[in-house]
Amino acid sequence: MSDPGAVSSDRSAAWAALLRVHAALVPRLDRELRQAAGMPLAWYDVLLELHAAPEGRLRMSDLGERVVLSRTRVSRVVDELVNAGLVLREANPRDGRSALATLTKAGARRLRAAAPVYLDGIDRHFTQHLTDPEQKAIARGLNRVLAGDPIAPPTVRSADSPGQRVR
Amino acid sequence: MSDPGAVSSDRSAAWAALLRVHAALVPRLDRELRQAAGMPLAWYDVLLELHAAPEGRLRMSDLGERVVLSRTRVSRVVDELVNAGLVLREANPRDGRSALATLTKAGARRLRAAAPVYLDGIDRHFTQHLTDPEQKAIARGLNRVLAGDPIAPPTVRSADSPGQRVR
DNA sequence: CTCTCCTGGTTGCGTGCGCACGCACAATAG
DNA sequence: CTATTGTGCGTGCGCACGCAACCAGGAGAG
Repeated sequence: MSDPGAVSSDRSAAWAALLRVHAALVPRLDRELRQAAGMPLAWYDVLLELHAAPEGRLRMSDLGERVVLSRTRVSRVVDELVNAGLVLREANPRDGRSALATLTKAGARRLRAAAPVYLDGIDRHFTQHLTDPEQKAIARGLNRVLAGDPIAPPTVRSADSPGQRVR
Repeated sequence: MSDPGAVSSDRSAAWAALLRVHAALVPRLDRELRQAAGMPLAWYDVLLELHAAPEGRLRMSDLGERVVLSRTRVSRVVDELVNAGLVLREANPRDGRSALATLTKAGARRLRAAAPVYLDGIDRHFTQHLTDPEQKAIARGLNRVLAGDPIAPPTVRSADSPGQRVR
């Protein structure tokens, strides 16, 4: 058990690579986006989710769930966006507690201007270096990780072993 | 060009999944590591690289390059580790400018205690949800992204490939 | 030896971020 | 109606992080 190799197995090779790619690319993409589109990545993310929502409108909590930011952070980012005229903060007529964030025309325009910058960046720095099957594998696999599902069961074998089936 | 779909292409599906997985797992693994091993992820990362280095010794800059942290941050993390007795900060006899961080016995012990916690966490939250080929694809693909190489070069044609050589 | 340029490291400072808390409103019970 | 519990948001605070400025030591030219 004093095997030195125990601390650095390549079981974690994929995870290590993910960490490094994230660390390398996120700051770069953020910079490019700020410079070329004048908005930080957090703004883009929020605008994008609002754009995808029906009527460009979403409750704060729902926004927080979809976006990569914490709900707390969302509150502040929406502040900034309201201040920049890209989003409207409205009261929810159905529920006095909740607040609705709505994409403005200007917000949609800014998003549309920023999108090619971001997508191009992703292409140049990320997608371009991957083969098509790799992209599929990454997207499928990571989405399964997100869902917390075990490896694709060929037949639906439901939860009969709730314990950790490690290894 | 004003196609609304342009803002949300699935060209970026793999990238989006990567972002979400990172956002979901890093805090979780960090928490688990803090709770079970009493150290933040940054510590683990530094200890791991030192352990992998010859004699458990590394210059600050070299450490900064291997680790996911900036050199600035490394300096401070090493401070903390020295303070905790897990690392020694020594002068380099060959070069008065550089400082060497060296893993202590206690540091190696702490690392060995923490390793199973971290590796298990990666298994449970990440690897377990991926098939073997997916893991390989992710590791290989992402490492190619890191290297900034274009897709699988059949022949070793290095620097003067006609593709868009960004930067 | 001295002057100048380069390289390695640390530190002051601003920023981004999430947690813990508190307020306001909704929902339900009595 | 009032009382109690739950839910949705916003804010005070502290932490982690990186940039830019700074300081110290080496390398080479003269």
